[in-house]
Amino acid sequence: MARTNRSTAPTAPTRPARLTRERVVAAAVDLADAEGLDAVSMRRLGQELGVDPMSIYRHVDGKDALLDAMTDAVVAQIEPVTDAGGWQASARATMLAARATMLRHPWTAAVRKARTEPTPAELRHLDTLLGILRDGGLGVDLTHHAIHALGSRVLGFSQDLYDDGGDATPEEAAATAAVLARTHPRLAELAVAVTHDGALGGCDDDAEFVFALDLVLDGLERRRAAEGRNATPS
Amino acid sequence: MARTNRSTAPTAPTRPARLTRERVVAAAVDLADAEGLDAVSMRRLGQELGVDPMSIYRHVDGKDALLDAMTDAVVAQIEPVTDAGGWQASARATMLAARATMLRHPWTAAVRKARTEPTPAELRHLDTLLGILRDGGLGVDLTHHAIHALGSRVLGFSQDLYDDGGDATPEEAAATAAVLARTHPRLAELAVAVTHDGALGGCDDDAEFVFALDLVLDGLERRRAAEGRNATPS
DNA sequence: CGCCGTAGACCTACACTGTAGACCTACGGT
DNA sequence: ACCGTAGGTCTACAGTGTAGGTCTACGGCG
Repeated sequence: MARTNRSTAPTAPTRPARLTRERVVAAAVDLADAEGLDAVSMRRLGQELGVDPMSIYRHVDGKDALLDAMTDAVVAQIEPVTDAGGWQASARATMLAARATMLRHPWTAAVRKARTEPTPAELRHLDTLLGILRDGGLGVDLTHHAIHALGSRVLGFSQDLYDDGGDATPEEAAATAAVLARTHPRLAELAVAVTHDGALGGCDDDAEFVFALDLVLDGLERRRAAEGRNATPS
Repeated sequence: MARTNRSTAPTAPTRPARLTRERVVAAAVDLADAEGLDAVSMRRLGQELGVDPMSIYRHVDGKDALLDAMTDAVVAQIEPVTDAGGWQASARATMLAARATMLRHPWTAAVRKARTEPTPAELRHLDTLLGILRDGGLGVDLTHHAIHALGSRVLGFSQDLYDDGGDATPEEAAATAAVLARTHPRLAELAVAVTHDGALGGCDDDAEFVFALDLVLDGLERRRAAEGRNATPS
């Protein structure tokens, strides 16, 4: 940004590259992408940057701040959609865009659990989504409810109970189902139905995400229509 | 259980109380309740039990297993409701019961984020809920969708984006809202409406939970009715 | 009655974490 | 030409989970 003098430029050749906040955050994101969040320790990150671990603290104050900066960088990549035709379509597209971004950086979910304060990029994202809902005719209160009902789906997370991947072969699934059948008949029934790749096509996480999303959006639209009739413009 | 001889019983008076898996787990739960999950370290837990930290490993294999056992103990406390009249009412009551239990042990949310495998008590809880849905007339596929759509609400968690407590006085909230107004108008609008304790009565977490819950349940009921018409008995 | 196997409690030590504080160097502005 | 300071380095500390070895005392068996 404020590069004063370019003629001398002795820093560039001698030092590999001056440490920057962006370089630190980018390296941390890359590391988390490549080897998971647990691999991101200060020592390891310093090693990755070819720098003493403590140097990082000159650009980021503490590990928690680093994690915040990491998620912020990821959330900033989301490109919201505001002109999809209808508020439901726009909201849907925006949240699917968020999901696509988050799926490229799965560790963000784990980071977000720990933090409670929103980052700037999250605020920006949330604000545009709120705009979509309000412009779609939802009242302030209903919009507020909507955010709660959508929950972490706003940022593309599918808050599943468990990631029901696992069981590779249908045979294995059948075996576990047989065990379950005695004590947990309903679970067994469902396990069989899911792995039998029936109408659902296995257990498609994307499909489940849009199902739940549309379910909530439809419900909100119905509430909106009802709200219009009661005519309560606060 | 298999107490062989009661006449001698030298263990009871000499040693304060023999270490048991239940005693370990109970102490860990109490500690987490009292001082938060971070306070639960092996050394601290040992201190709490008046025992060497390493002794714990004789009854629980590893910290992760301990955390699992802790959540399992909590989930086991949930008392599901299956006879509330109508599947929606039963499902609602069951999930509210789960929420009530979890609110008494807030740390369970943080523990569950890390783990991916369900514990026995969770399986039992999930199975009874599945029973409610299936007995209510939902098909297997729709039931599966339902679990995904309900997500962690099944266990009483309200997967909120942020816990929007904070801002004590309305004045403070107004101040922050004024700052937000320039860059994030929609957010500011909502912040004002929420803290102004309008029709919502502040931001009642319980109210938001049941709103979202009913929204999903209503949507599922509509899908169920539509499913009945199409008549696809798998 | 005496022995031994073993279960359970204890202790030490290791590899790891985040980070406070001192040091040291080299650049930029006056 | 000088000094202030920003930025990189090093050491050290208080934690963490836990592997491995040691000690003690009980219950079963000859």
